[in-house]
Amino acid sequence: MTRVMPEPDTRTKILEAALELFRERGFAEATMREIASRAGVASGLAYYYFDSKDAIVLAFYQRAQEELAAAMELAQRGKTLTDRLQAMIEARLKYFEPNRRFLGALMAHAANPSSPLSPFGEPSKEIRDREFARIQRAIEETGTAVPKDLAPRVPRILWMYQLGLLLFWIYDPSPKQERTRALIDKSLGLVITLLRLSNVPLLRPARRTVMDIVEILEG
Amino acid sequence: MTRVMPEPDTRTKILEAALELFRERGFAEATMREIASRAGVASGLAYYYFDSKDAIVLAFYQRAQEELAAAMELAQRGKTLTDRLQAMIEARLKYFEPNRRFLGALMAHAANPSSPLSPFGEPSKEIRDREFARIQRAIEETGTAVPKDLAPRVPRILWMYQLGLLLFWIYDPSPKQERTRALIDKSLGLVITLLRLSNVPLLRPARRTVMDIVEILEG
DNA sequence: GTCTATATCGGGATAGAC
DNA sequence: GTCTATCCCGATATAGAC
Repeated sequence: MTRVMPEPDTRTKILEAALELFRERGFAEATMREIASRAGVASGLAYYYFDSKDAIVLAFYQRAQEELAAAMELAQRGKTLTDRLQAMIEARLKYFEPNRRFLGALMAHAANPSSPLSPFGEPSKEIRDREFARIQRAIEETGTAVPKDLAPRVPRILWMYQLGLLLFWIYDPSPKQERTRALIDKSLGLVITLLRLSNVPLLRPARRTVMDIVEILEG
Repeated sequence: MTRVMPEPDTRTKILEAALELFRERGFAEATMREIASRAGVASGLAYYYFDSKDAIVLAFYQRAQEELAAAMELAQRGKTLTDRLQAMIEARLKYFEPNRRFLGALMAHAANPSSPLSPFGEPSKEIRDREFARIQRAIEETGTAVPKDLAPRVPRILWMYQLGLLLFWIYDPSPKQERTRALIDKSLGLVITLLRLSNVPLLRPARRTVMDIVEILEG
């Protein structure tokens, strides 16, 4: 029953050492020299595998997507759209939990869309598209009724919503991030309600406007 | 008619030199040595007046508030709440226009609530409170009807809305930031519409939820 | 208190030898 | 792919002129 761990390659060793140090002392405080040293390699070598310190975080972010894929698949078993969205959000928070604190440092760069760390930028486009597709699938499989004209925008809207929650969670100072939990509870219901209400005649003009706005946001 | 410019003090000279360089080559690329050199002082002196490169940006941010106060006062002449909000937003964008590009670098740190540059943090509380008050005054003076229970939250909601627009503008890649203009046009109407609609019986539950959410966001 | 000059350090990033 | 040496820059510290 003893599983033989395969020797991790150098790149992975460096990545892991970096994450350890980020957790222990924060992103800014961890130095590349330390990272290399803990990985047992020369400091220059870290730059052979990663273009920059930021790039290490990007690699972590990308690996996270792969490792999260399974949990996301599980989330697709929910009956309602609400169930699925909630499961997706919870899965993400649970996965990032050990690194929550240093994710804050990450967000500093993420605000800039031209940064490789930005969720809106070109480098993360693939990841983003997969997330859109996942949400789209959840909408279809749960048979959620969405106004036809609004339909193409909805995945992006919900994706932005999820991103907002993640951002709030990262900086949530409350114990065990309970405020984030409350926020999810309250807001998820509201979002779904609004989605359903968007067919009501009274809200038609507002809905059109929302569509225009999302279109502008998309560029 | 020749106006004699008073010789700017050293601190101002350094601040101005820094802003020039930030504009020309970006925040990260401008070095403290260069800043000091352009200001015609020894590099050490820059650190005598500013604790760090970041601190220069903070000083700029604070000066901006003072210089913007007059324009904000002018915005209070609008008849409707929409007029006033629009004027406030436009005034801010116009003022920051020359420095728009390097404001991006600023936002990088602003994302972190514990940073002195964060609009949510303690150091900027005074500025923030003045902005709340300004919005509150605009609501009252224009006689805008707001549901009683929602009323205390509205200034903060509108403040967040303005902040979102500013953020979008900073990173707006469209020529002359025309997308931001379109976004303002569309969204401002929507926000005001929703505010008015919030009295409609159908939307009562949604309104309660929104209130709960804003309460959570406020902490 | 204001300013220059200079030395030093720590850390991200790069070049080039092997 | 790996290492060593080096560069650049932000930041700190200090000594001293005015």
